[in-house]
Amino acid sequence: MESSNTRPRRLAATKQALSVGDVAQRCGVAVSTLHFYETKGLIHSWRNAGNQRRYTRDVLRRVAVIKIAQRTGVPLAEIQQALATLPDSRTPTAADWRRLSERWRAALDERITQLTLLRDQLDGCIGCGCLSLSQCPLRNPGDVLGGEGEGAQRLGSDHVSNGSTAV
Amino acid sequence: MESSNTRPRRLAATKQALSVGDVAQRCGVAVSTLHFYETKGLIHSWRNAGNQRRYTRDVLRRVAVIKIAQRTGVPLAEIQQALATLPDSRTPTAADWRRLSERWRAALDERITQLTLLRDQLDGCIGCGCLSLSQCPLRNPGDVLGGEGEGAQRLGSDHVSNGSTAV
DNA sequence: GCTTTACCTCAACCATACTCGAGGTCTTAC
DNA sequence: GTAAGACCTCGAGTATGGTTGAGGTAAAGC
Repeated sequence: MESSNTRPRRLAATKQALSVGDVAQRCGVAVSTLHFYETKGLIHSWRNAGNQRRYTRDVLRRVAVIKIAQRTGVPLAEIQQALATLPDSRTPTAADWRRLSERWRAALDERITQLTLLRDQLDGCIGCGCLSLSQCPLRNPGDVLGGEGEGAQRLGSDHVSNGSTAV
Repeated sequence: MESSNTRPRRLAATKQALSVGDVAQRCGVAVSTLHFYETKGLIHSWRNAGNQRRYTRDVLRRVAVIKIAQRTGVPLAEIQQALATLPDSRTPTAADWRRLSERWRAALDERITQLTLLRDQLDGCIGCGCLSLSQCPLRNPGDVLGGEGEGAQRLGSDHVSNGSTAV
């Protein structure tokens, strides 16, 4: 743990600028996580005279969005891509954020659809015995394989992304 | 790639026993993956006189089940736990497999529920501005936090498991 | 002014889930 | 019998998403 104090913090210096500790506390993430996000280009900061990171309040929403996107299963690299489309010059508007959410919403829909399909197939198939043969939809998702030799092939190799991976 | 030949294989030796290559081809996984699963206790083999792995046909269903469980987001360690409850002494029955699927079905339901909830909240919240305040359900899932200082805390730290992780 | 707390960098480490390569052995086909 | 191909072990490497610790500096509180 890098700093686990719980008393309310005063804002660093200028009232407007947030220190890394401020951001960590308000967002509920570790300081090391913010450093990490910065190395990945997910958030940005400038330095004060003493080389300490300072953030605008925008970063709070950014981190919130990062965490939400992660919950939907989006990997950090993709979140970074999306965040990179936000304007540097001005504070992002509600419309900017909505654009991101629509993008992830579609991916989330897809994941939900896939999982639901899997659930239905699981109910029908896993205990029934068809798993042992090539026509089972669970073992042969998408019905891609013809008759290659005997037996089933090609179990889903859809890598669930995870770390926060998982389908 | 450890062996990418595509011609149909004859069964190794005794007709009943499968070699690691047989299993890899029939399951659509790499030989190295089977070695890896064995180190994790997910599958088992015995050795022939020349120290090569031999498998019963049960392993085909085991691997199929492993792959399906992974698609539902279950980490290997948990799959191993579940598979360990299967009887060693006899070939697992349909009822044995059904028991496993019921267990994972519940987890899958939960994941679908969570993602659906997230989707609904995403629609309502991300673009609206409430993300910046503490009452947003997306930022404060479960409504756990009272009024701790100012600002929001505790973004979801539900680590989506995965490798094939991800919620 | 002095002490405590926060912050800095950089390298190493953790977990998950595998893959790859080296160096050597076994089996199978001809 | 011999050569090709399959198999063996073990260690290292890949990718994701961080966490931990060492060694040192800055800022804040009294």
